[in-house]
Amino acid sequence: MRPTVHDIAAEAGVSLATVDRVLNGRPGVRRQTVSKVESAVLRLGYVRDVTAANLARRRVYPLVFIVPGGPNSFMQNLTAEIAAAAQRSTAERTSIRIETVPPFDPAAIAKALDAIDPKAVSGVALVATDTADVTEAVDRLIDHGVPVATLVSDLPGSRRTHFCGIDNIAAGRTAAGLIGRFCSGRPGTVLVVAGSMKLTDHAERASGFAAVLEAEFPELAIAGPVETNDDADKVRQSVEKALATNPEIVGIYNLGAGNRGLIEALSKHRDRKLIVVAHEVTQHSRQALADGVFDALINQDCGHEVRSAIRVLKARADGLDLLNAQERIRIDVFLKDNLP
Amino acid sequence: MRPTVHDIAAEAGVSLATVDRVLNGRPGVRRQTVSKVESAVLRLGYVRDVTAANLARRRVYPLVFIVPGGPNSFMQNLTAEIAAAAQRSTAERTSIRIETVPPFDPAAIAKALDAIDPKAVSGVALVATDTADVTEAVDRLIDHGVPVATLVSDLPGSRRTHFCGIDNIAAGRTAAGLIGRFCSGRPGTVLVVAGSMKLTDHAERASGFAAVLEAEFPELAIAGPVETNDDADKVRQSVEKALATNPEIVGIYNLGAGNRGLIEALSKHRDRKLIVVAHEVTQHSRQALADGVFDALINQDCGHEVRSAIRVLKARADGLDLLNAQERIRIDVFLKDNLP
DNA sequence: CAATTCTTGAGGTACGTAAATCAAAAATGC
DNA sequence: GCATTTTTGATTTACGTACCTCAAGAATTG
Repeated sequence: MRPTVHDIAAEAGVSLATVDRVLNGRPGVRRQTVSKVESAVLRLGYVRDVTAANLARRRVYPLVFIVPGGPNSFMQNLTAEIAAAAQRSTAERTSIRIETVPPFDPAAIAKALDAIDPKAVSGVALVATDTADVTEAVDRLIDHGVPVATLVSDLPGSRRTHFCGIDNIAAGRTAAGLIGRFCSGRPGTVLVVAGSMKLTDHAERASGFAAVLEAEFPELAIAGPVETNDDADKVRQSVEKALATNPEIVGIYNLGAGNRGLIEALSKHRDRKLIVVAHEVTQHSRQALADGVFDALINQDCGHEVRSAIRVLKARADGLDLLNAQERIRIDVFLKDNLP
Repeated sequence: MRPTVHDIAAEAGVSLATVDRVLNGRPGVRRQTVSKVESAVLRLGYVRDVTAANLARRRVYPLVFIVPGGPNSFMQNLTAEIAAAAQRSTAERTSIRIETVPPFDPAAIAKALDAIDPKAVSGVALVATDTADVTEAVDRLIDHGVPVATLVSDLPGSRRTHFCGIDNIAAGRTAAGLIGRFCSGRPGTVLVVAGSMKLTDHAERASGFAAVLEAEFPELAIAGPVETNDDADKVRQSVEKALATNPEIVGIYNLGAGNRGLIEALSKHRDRKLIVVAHEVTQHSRQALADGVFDALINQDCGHEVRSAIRVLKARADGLDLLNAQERIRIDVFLKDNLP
């Protein structure tokens, strides 16, 4: 049987109340006594029963999720997953508030972060833009003791607790490997389409992509990245323009959203046999893959990301460490053949 | 606040003891009273607090994992993950026993299953061979009320509770898509190497692979599958023989283990520019991918599989339903460019 | 050395559920 | 209508921890 607080008290030769004071960092215990208890904890290998503790504490974890609104299917999907997690909130002792902010609006994110009462919340998750105001607002929350997780797109300059998302450099490298091999030696140019290089995930994908393409496929040049703010119309226009003016283009890597626009642009150029790799399985992109318009899709499971964020924030709120392997978000690679 | 048993008692106009009898299926309650309680549960939306219940019950979950021994790196890795989970057992209220059986020995698996005392165990996970004796032994356990999860390789003819593993048909299809595209139109034959077609995972990969290759890449024929019992030496011999006698071979799909043997065989044929896809990232296969000997690796995260099995078995032991999306085991596709 | 502050012990209640006991009430059989 | 069985209620203890109060003891200050 695992040891309890009672065993610790007996082992340390102190009372239950003292053990409690030490374990919960309450004041009024001498240094000596603290170390007596701590060594008893080590000797017996005591670990607090978190479920019992939470029961006694009537612990709930109020969490805030800050996500961009707008027509982006992926973000809508993400929001739906957060809402689904909120539905399960009773069983998980969480109470989740979703805050939607305008897309590509760093000031709005910073404002939403600053509006959070650190005392009323046990964790915050956000889809960040990599800008100074957001970074500072995140660090302010961290300073107030609130764990903050970045979701989907990281904030490397900040002191955020954890990043819940895929390895975007690896994603870009994967895209390059696939496009490079699918082009099978044919020389030409690959057009890179991005939402915004202010998004860390987009910037990382672009850099991973460029690194592999340069190193492994010197016959392929890169055009872009063109920035579209994840707007489907802008994606369509950019791609149409590039295809019209640059006959060298043999492939396209859309590392951002707006696949609908990409598909529309491609519909007029089916004869060019372009190799196309994009991100995220949505209604449109799935169809494009099935139709052979896209050659591969790189996907992240936002349900997993949301659940991971919740686990991470809860663990950090309790000061526990987590099982890193479990929190690694995997990259799905879909070809038309293995679409689920 | 979520309702408690006390609220149910008040709502139904019965005592706490009666509520307890109903909720835990204890006898001595009239039909009428049962339904009074049940409707109160529905009205208030009561859900049992599992953590409190487990605390009160002093519940532990004794689990048995049956895995094949032998030199197979993947299985060793799997065993290590189970052992790691066993280390965390106190926090998860599990008590895990690992039982190693000789590889490719259905009778040994069946014997291990039959040796399990259904009353002393709350769940069993096993890496199954798809044979009648194992299927029957699994069904016997199910009949005794013990949840059984298949790990890595499924047992479709049985009444097993859950399969914790990847979609192996999709894995085979992915391999075919990659090999087909990487061959870029060049006609020839793809050699398929398997461990044993008695393993459902191997059989499913082979069938998924064949389906896509036939439908999408008619220029590629299939040789095999040759069965090697996952023995590296046998893999080496089979591949060497095939390469020596069949000049048409342009690609190899090793859907089983024994990558070391495959690598040895390939080392003598680096000039043939074969497209090679294999399964599982291990020390050897990772090196082969980095060296360009392999072109892609399809991987399953056995840590995730083990953790999923534990969640599933615990949930079933408590009669809870689980979050299916969370239990989907993803397929990792690794190129040399995105090796973690 | 007295007054004060700091430290510790003892004990209780609570969280939501499980499980048990025993007595009282209700239903049933004859 | 009485004896018998079945059903129900009331109450208690427990799980492991948190958190509170009160009093007593120890250490520190002037």
